[in-house]
Amino acid sequence: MPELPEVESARRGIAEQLVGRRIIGYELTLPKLIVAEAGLTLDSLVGSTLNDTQRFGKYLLLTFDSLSVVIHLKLSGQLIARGSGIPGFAAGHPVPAYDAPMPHKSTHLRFDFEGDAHLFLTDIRHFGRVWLMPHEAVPDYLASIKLGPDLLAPEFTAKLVAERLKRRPASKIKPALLDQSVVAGIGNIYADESLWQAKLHPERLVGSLTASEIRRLYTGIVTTIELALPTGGARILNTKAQPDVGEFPFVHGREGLPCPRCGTTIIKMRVNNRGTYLCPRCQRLPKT
DNA sequence: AACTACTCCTGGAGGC
DNA sequence: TGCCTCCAGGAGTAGT
Repeated sequence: MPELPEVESARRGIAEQLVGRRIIGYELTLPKLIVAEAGLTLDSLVGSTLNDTQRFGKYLLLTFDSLSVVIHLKLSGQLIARGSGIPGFAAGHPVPAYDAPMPHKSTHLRFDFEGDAHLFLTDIRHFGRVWLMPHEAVPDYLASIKLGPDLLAPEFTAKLVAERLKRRPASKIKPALLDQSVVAGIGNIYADESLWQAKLHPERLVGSLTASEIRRLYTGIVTTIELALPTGGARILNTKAQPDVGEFPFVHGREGLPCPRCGTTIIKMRVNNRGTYLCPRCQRLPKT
């Protein structure tokens, strides 16, 4: 679930509260979380100061004196900072709750920073990864993951979206949006939200989209990300809760509830094996 | 080459 | 209550 807004929220929290601090200790309880070439371990970070944070799509890069650390939260990763020396923050997957006691049983890594500040990485499904690498290895690593343009980059324009989508003309639009080499940062929730904003059916073929539909899609993506950023991202909806109509996210997780735009009942279907929510009236598939 | 299906993993929800 | 099944979802990889 952590998509660009959640990762960006984590990055901002780290930038504001942890950059400039030195790591004085750590605890790792899930060894496979760490991916590193032989000889590189978290021990190399102890005594090292965090100097910078960057984000590339859903990847987070933390630059320390000694090493570069790349974090991907995948499906269920969460970053929470606590301690008497900082206000604290929470970002990423909402389980466990952001105010749950830390460490949680699924907390796999804790960094201790000087001045009583702690960063907890919790991941109930164990899919997240933390890569350790020397600074000089970062450019090659970033090149190897082949990310398309970032949604928050200044060059992210309707024209660029049209160009990038041309890479997958025979694909359905939703899987194309989820392809990080087309554009970087969209996941399952915001793909549904962007398509709802643009009034496009997720199974429309990319090659069938008109120029004006692609402009609508671009606007839908930008609108969705701008809605998500201030709150630090979407909340996975509890199916028992009956969220208010008009509350973000508008369609994802809202099967059986009215479309906030037209009142038609939101349906759920599977598109390329991903749970997909849409308004069957706003997002009609043209007759073929 | 381009697209799709499967895999990693666990907790929570729902059925009986 | 408790066991069982299903589902969530990013991205690498295997298959068509």
